[in-house]
Amino acid sequence: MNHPLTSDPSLLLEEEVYLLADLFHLFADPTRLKILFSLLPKERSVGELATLLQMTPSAVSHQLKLLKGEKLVRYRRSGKSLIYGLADEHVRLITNVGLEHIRE
Amino acid sequence: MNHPLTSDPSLLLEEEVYLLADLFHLFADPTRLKILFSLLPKERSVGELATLLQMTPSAVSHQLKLLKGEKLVRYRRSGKSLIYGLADEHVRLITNVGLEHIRE
DNA sequence: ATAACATTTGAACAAACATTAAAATGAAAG
DNA sequence: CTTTCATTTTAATGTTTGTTCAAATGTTAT
Repeated sequence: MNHPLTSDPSLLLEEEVYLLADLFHLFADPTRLKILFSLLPKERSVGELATLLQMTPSAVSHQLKLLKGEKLVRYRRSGKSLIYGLADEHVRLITNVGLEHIRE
Repeated sequence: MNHPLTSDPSLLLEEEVYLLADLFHLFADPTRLKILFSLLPKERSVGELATLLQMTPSAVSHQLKLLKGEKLVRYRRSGKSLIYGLADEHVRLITNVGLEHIRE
């Protein structure tokens, strides 16, 4: 492939549709949204997230792995803990438009 | 419920997390993204979308129903056809940030 | 080294989901 | 009013997905 999706010059490649779907998929789950919103004000360890969101560390880790895969979060080590944080401002931008939409 | 998700003043209600997830879920599928991108430049009937995207009218209709439910698209009748279009600018805003992210 | 702690991984299962095909609406035109 | 055309709906199917549990990995401190 590699042809524009439509006949007009909106410049969207077929491949990008799948990348976009994968990206937005991360925002399409309450758990992952809670994780992302929890990281909005500050960095947190996996354990902190688990406690805060009332989930098992395993479940949090599984979701963080997905978020990491799409480069929405990054992490660094501090002692025994891994501290996760948002990778860039895109999470804030996307969720802000989303909130604007649902709040109408 | 109805309490803030976190202890800080980021003002996100538990209920909104589910509304947001439902909203972003619409952007998390290649088919729906293609429909949305097809409607970006101009309105189109169900049949036009089906032809353009190589899908059955039924499949298109199923997805339009979901998009309609979250008020991302609106429609009007023209003869025997129903012409669908984007409801507001949120689709453009959200997909633009998404594209920015995947294009890095 | 070994023990304790934090996180990750893998397998398994139930719930959610997109597509299809066929039947059913519903509006418009004759 | 009847036929035709466009769209919607219903039911069924195969796939994807979030969570759990148990085991494994990797790090720190004794």
